[in-house]
Amino acid sequence: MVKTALKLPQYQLIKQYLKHQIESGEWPLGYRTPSENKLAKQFSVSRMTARRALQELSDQGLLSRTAGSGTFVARPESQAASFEIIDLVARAQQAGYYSNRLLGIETVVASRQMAELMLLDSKQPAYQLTMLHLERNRPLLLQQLWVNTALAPALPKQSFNKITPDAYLDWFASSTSVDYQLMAVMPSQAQRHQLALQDQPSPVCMQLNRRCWRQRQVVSISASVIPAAFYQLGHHLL
Amino acid sequence: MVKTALKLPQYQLIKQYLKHQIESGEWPLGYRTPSENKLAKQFSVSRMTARRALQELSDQGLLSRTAGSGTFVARPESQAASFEIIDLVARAQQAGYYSNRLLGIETVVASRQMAELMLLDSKQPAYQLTMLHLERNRPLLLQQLWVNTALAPALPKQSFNKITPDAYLDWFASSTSVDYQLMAVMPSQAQRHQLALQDQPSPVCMQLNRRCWRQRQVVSISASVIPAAFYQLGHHLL
DNA sequence: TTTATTTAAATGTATATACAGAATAATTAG
DNA sequence: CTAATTATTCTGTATATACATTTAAATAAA
Repeated sequence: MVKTALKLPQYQLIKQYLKHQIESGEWPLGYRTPSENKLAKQFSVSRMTARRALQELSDQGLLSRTAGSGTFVARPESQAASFEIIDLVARAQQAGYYSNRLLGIETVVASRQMAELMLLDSKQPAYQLTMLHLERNRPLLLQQLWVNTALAPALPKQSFNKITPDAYLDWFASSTSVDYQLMAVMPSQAQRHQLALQDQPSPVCMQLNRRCWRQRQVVSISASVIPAAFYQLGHHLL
Repeated sequence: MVKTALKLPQYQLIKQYLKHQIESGEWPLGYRTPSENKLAKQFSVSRMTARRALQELSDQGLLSRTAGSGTFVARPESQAASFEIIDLVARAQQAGYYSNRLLGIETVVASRQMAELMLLDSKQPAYQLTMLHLERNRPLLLQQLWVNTALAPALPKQSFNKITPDAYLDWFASSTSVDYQLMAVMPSQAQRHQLALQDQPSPVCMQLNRRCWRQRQVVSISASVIPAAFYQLGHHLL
């Protein structure tokens, strides 16, 4: 049986054309593209269809549009100039070689700095969890987690053999927005020990901080220390 | 004179409404939003206008749509789960405290690995530049740059007092796409010396690799080593 | 020549309509 | 009761049209 040719929408065809002109260098940076009306005539479609192609490439950052003036080829930086955050735990779980060890769980009075970050009143308690995540029984990352007691009071009663604290919180008090911060750090002696990095030539780590919000409240704050070898952002290269 | 109230487009109003329902938690994750037709009636607009609001929030990652089924509130991760790459040099230049020192420039035969990355034939030469970028006369980052001789033959004749090699290349052979890679590294003894990190408690660095393409050719490869203190991705926090 | 004014072109917003395709709900036949 | 069919709902694509707003170019007035 012959494979039926999938019918591509017309605005996709126009997008392909525009994209090719840009990526081939035919239209250099700052080049003024045909207007909506001209594109419409050129491809025998309505103006709104041609507009959609231009608009989507503009949203994507390849083009830049200004009313009255026209549409222009934009700087290419904006395309690839961002990194997606990788969830190593989720990836390990998907691969099926995931396990974890709960190294500690206690109710602590938040420090002044931590209380500020979690928008807690001073002297208010928080659950503090220390968790080691493993892949193929080798340490993957060391996570320190502070949880708002008011939003997940039953957390200490939970067992985290199969489900992670993060997954539990996501189910119990799913966040409406998330802050991230990423930096390079040198792990402490204790962290190096827990991550089995003593014999490694370079114990350098990435630290990924995360703050989960639910409406105007902070659900949790997480600080994960990850050996540099396991965490590189971006594609292929070196 | 009284400030005239700026007229907000109707699709923006609907977007605000939808956004509020999501961010306030009124509509939890997975909640099915009103359909295009229902929203249109609710706000007394055409279906296409209501559609635009839903579509843009979907593109933004707040909503998820499937034909035949409906529109649903999506996981919030996708919103903030990416980092914009920061250009420290551009930032320093803008602040007006930028300077640099060209530590070395030579024509070398690319190593096997480098030739592969730059898509060069073996034994083909490349310009290799080593450059220290400074802010307020203090080392900001150490950059190693390899440039395709075929695409910028006059590069060695250029002086880089005011203009950086990157800016020169951008002007001379502006790239059509860019690859990035980011990781944590421990700088070598020599790099530590050049970056004045000997007396720092933690000499940990970020390394940002970049490959610039022009059509199907590689213009340049850059490897920048940046002291961790100067390079944190994300917002506020810790 | 310089400065206003007008005009044209381009994008932005909005509507009404039509039909296709996908997913689900309701109905019907076995 | 189960399975197949039908109908409905909802999103996706596409057109034609209208008018608003912004920008730039052409024209007219000083």
